[in-house]
Amino acid sequence: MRADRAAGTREVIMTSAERLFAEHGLSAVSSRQIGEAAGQGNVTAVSYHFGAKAGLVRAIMTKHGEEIEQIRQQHLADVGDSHDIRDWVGCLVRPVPEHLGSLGSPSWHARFAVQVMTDPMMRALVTDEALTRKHLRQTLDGLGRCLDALPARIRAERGDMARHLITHTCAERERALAEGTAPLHSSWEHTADALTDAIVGLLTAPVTSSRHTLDRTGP
Amino acid sequence: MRADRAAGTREVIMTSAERLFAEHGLSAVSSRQIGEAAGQGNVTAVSYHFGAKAGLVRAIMTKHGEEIEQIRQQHLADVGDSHDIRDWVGCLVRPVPEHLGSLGSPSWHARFAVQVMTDPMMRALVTDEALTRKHLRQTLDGLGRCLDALPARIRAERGDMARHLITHTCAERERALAEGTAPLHSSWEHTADALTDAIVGLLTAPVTSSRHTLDRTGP
DNA sequence: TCACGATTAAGTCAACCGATTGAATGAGGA
DNA sequence: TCCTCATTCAATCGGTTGACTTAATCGTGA
Repeated sequence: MRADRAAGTREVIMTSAERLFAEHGLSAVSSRQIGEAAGQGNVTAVSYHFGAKAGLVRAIMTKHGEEIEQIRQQHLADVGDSHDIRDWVGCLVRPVPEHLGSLGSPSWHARFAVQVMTDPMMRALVTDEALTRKHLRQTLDGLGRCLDALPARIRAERGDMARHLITHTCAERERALAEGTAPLHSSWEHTADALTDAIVGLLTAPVTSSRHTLDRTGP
Repeated sequence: MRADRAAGTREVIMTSAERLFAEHGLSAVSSRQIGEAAGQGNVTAVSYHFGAKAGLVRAIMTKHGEEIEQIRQQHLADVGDSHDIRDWVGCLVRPVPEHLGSLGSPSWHARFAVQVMTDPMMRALVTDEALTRKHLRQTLDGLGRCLDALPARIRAERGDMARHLITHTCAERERALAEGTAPLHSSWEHTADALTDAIVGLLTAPVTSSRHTLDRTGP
């Protein structure tokens, strides 16, 4: 039962921290504030359970990352060996808003994730870990197979763009939901659809060879 | 000459601050550090010239915003009353990487702008100001005219997506340039082309009416 | 039963923060 | 010339932070 108590405390700390981080940014929130918000009169709670702020951030991201991976596994099974890029984009996109929807309202994770991805220090920790996720890699492989006509460099660029789009669009939707300024019909399902449409359009857009490049190599 | 001295000091402070903010995030950098990095042995420099950190951030954003607006004015004149969406997207996109290119290397503004846009506090200050820019509004109007077939809500959503895409893609390109990990052919002109292609694709993507929505309103 | 060890609480410490104050500097106008 | 005042510098204040140390709490296994 000692383990239960510790696990409960870890859980409370992670929840409080996620909210505070989402509201104020990573470096604007001290370990003390987190411990206090988590009901731990102690100032060393975060340090004791997570080592430091970085460990806490990593733990939160890992927890959600695993849940998202689980949802993605379902979508992967549904997609099978489809050659329709829309299926694969859905496999990439939908697990995120679906997970956020499962958190109830208000949720904080999307905004928290943006803070993490934007922090010059934490950024590396998370992007590394994301690429170790098996189902995500399978999804990216399947996506790449639908885009083999695209030059590798363009494909990589647009992949990054899609990643940014998912992260920040979900965060803004979450913020709108929390502030009550979201349109009535706004829902996570709609967000998933809108993102899928947009990213399919983005990835399949024709590549125009630039006037600038031609000018520069010209006579 | 007193004005010159003050203007010079303001300039040095803004440059140092932009770099520090881009490297470490807004709330991770204290006014003291900025003053010190700007060669002002004094801890009061930022407070004296800009009131507080928010004033400093606003001053930096305004300075670059005006320069970007000036470039956009040129593009607006070139575009005229075109009905090609690609022209209007270029008018929206190109001023940003062109301005960043004019700053030389390494530049810090794109990464700084990301930090500002993701700070829960500063965010509002900047987005408000951006919408007061005349040429930006004209660009958005022209863009809207090319997309009148699109439902207003979808148009707004995709506009936000385009904004995120520009901001974060430029920041990542800037980071790659600074770290020397950028592909050889990488240049700001290429970034402008890649962004324009992607955003045109994103904005003109077909809207699929979702299965989810239909299910929910069904029998 | 009882000592052990994991967990939580409480207190301390130097370092740093933003803000304020007052003095030193030096260019510009009377 | 000499006063004025924008600018810079130096010192100080209360408050906060992260790291550290010590003590209290309380399941758990011997």
